[in-house]
Amino acid sequence: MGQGVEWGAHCCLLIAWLGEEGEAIPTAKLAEAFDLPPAYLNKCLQALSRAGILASTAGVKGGFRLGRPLEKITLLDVVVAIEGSEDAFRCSEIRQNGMGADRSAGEFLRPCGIATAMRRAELTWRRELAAQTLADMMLNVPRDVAMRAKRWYAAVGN
Amino acid sequence: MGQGVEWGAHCCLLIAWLGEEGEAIPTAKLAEAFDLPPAYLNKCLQALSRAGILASTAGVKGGFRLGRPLEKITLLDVVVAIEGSEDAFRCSEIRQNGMGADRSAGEFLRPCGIATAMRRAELTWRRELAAQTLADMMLNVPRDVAMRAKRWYAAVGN
DNA sequence: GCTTTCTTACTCGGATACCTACTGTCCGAGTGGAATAGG
DNA sequence: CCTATTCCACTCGGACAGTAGGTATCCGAGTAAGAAAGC
Repeated sequence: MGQGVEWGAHCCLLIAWLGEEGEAIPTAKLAEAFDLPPAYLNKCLQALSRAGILASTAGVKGGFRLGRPLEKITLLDVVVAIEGSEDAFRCSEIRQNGMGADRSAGEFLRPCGIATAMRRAELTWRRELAAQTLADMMLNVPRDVAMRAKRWYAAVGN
Repeated sequence: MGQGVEWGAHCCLLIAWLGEEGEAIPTAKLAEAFDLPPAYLNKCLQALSRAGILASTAGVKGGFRLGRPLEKITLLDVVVAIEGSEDAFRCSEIRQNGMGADRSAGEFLRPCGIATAMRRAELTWRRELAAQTLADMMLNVPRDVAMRAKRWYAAVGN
């Protein structure tokens, strides 16, 4: 899995802290906050924007703000927005090649047990991620960390 | 996830069908059975062999046989053997960079909520895969498919 | 006929290229604010 | 003083390279079967 997921999730939290008044946070400031490559981080935030998780504003005083409240953003949303919605395990039906090529197609109507088990495992993974919202992530963070982030943002300039 | 997992799992099942007498199945036959690139398939089977899932024999009439009974091979074993045991999501602790670089290290002793949630989701995924053995995969396959595989193997010549 | 040796074909195993996709960078289009000139 | 206009710095957005890891291939080391020769 790519780094963009971690970057995106942390940036959403930071945007929530810094943008409580509805102000937009530019990519440059987020990149500086976490010491990340600004242009590539922007690419990840674009993906979150396309998914509706973030909303982008151009021009001076522009940047990114939350597209919907933190309680309605699950970790699965972030993962899907950046990594795509396709399953990690993709069954290419090799049982239908070679030895089984001349078999009647009706025999392969239902997917093989391996693909089924893999898919079931991934569904539990997705369900677990969908049960965790970014608001839950906030709860596990000490109160003063958010305060210090706001102070840092005020000190670093507009 | 790479294709090797699917290849490895299907090959283990085929090896179990064709090698009931303890005979070893060479890579070439397995590759022919599923129409896969023989050399690369061999590389995947090597990984399974290193993990103890398969046992390799060199020379004439050599090949691969099961390293332990199917009941003791879980899907997680196959995945770990081929893909490695590292988690898909790796936390690089970006919260400690930039803005939080000059923070006292004691504050970051416990992992952040995002990494924790991701790890929990992956653990459920692993648990689900560890609960499914290759023997369970066999049960969901029609009896005559295995028989036809044995007939094919006998017909294609040793 | 049995045993030993030798040959030989066959198999795995790791070292070597290729190619997709994640990572990283750059520059242009567009926007909103602020300064400015006019009323 | 208020308003409309112009300008401009700033931001996002997509198009363009670099690189690591999965994919694919080839050739050599080793082995066990089978043939052949000797007893």
